[in-house]
Amino acid sequence: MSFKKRNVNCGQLLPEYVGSDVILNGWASTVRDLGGLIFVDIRDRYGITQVIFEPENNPALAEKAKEIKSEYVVWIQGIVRLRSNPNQNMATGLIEVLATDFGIINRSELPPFPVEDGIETSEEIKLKYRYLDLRRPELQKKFIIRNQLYQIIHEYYNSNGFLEVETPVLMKSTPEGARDFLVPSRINKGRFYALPQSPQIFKQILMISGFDRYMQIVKCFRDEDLRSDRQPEFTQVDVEMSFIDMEDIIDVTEGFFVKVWQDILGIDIPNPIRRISYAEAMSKYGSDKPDLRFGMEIYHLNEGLEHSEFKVFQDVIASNGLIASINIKGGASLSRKQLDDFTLYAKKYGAKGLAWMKFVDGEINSPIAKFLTEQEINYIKRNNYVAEGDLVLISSDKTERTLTILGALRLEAARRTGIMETVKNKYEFLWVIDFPLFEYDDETGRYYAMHHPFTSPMEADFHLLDTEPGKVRAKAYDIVCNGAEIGGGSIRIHDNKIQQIMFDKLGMSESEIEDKFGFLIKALKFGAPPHGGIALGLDRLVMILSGTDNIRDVIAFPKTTSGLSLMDGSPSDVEISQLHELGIDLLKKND
RNA sequence: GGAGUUGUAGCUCAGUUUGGUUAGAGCGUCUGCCUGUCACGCAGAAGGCCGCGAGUUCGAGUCUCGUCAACUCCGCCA
Repeated sequence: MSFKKRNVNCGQLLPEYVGSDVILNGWASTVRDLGGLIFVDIRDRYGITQVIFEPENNPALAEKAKEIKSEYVVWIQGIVRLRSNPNQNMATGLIEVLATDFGIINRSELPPFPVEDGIETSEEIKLKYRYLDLRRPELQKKFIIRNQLYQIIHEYYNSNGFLEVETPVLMKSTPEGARDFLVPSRINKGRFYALPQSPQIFKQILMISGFDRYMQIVKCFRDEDLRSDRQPEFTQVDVEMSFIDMEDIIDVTEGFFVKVWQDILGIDIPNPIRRISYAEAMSKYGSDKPDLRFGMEIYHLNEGLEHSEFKVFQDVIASNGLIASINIKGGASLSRKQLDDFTLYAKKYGAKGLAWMKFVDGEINSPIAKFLTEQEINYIKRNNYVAEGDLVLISSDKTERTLTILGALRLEAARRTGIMETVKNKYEFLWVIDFPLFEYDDETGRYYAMHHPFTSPMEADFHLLDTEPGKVRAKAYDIVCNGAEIGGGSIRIHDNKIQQIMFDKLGMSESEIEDKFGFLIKALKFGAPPHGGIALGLDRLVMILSGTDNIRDVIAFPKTTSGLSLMDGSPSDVEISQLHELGIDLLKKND
């Protein structure tokens, strides 16, 4: 099928083109046939241009134009002229193209759903016909932002002396942390590669090789359950630097975010970005990635309630737990049903119950008021800065759980009361620092590396390694924006002796270490510079920049919540012969 | 692994609480009319395995059980 190639796109025609003879290529967006006079909007990724067919000008052409239907691919030749009725709502709204010739390049099947901007269909259909969904300008905008971001990343890191190096996608499986995706080896039957959860080990090795400053925009893979902000394959901006300390990484990263927000959104973000410790984040916001666009801090109440007659509080105090609260300003107007919903929500995070206190007309309305003394109630009011009309939610449990519950309720309350809506155009960055090096797992009764086992402990806490490993802080840092973790990193251990101590503490045997990380341990013995780095979540960054709360909007071909790609039908069955070739056909025997 | 929400026309949804004649609307599609629209308008028509499978019942879109899928969340995500 021959067509006349465009000499302009659908977004560029402005009044200065009036009189030009132009050719447009694109999709017919809408066709408005007024009975003779026909308007056709032609769309491509650059914009929409109105084409007009006039019978008095060319009756045969106008008659033929009736064949054009929505989503047909066409070429149109015509003369640019000013519109008699301009449309101020579109960039090209001052002009129109009077058609002198056209051709239908491709007729479209009936689209299974309207692809016009602003019309949302079910996720299932959008993903099955992803190519149609991606025709929507609204979605294309997000990929234009994503592309802008790629350019800034390369420009910024390149100008700061970073080398981009590609690391392997087929690598050794290291079953610590997330589940690996495995790839069978045909040449070495019965053995498997893994897809990288991150290029962590390779970038450390590049430092040992003397690359000094490395970066890569890299796909990472984790075989874990999906969420609205989690896909099994996602993209990181991976960075590593030598002969540096934490401040250098933070500096470089802050410079990056300043530039991104300036270039893409035209917003100056504070530099330096504020920092809070992990302990403070947990204590005040019940989260290691607090959303600081609004207040609603958590208030600790043990002190004033330690002699309470209330059995629930007594038990928590006795077991060294925590009683704490948040104050939902003006929340007293919430209905009993809405309060029950909060309780239900809290239970998802392991709460056994949730106490509430409404303060209306100078009175207290609360199921637990009868168990508390006036003094205790005043204590709660004072510590929550209660004003008339407020609602205080009190949780009491093991310290960590109380904080997690209130942290979750804080966010939920912000969503339900509309606070979240009022802050949606704000950007609050922060560094969370002073992470614990280890976290204790009750189930297995041992310590695990909170970040990963190559994270350096703080020198100041070395002496606690043997006595109180739980209190050792790591040289690790996360960067958080609006309650989303958009990056994290650490200073690595470059001293093999300390690395050995770490493995000891993690209860890993000599052979286990050798088997899993032997090559890194060996490499560290050949002169490792002090080094560290960070990995930034590119998809989540695009989400924030483009104002969506779903990661599927910023990945061209995403998977469903159950890990399926509805468009191409993966994962799919394969031929027995393929399995045989790979030496894994035993798995298929029972089919 | 667990919980919740949803599944009815090509698309978005109503109808399910309280089972009952021929399952509705808007958009889209098709036909006709229409020369300044821009989500054009007007008139008409076609279009349904009520996700799938069992069950209860004289009778199921509606009730029960199972199952599949999408979404959201908990667990999980060093």
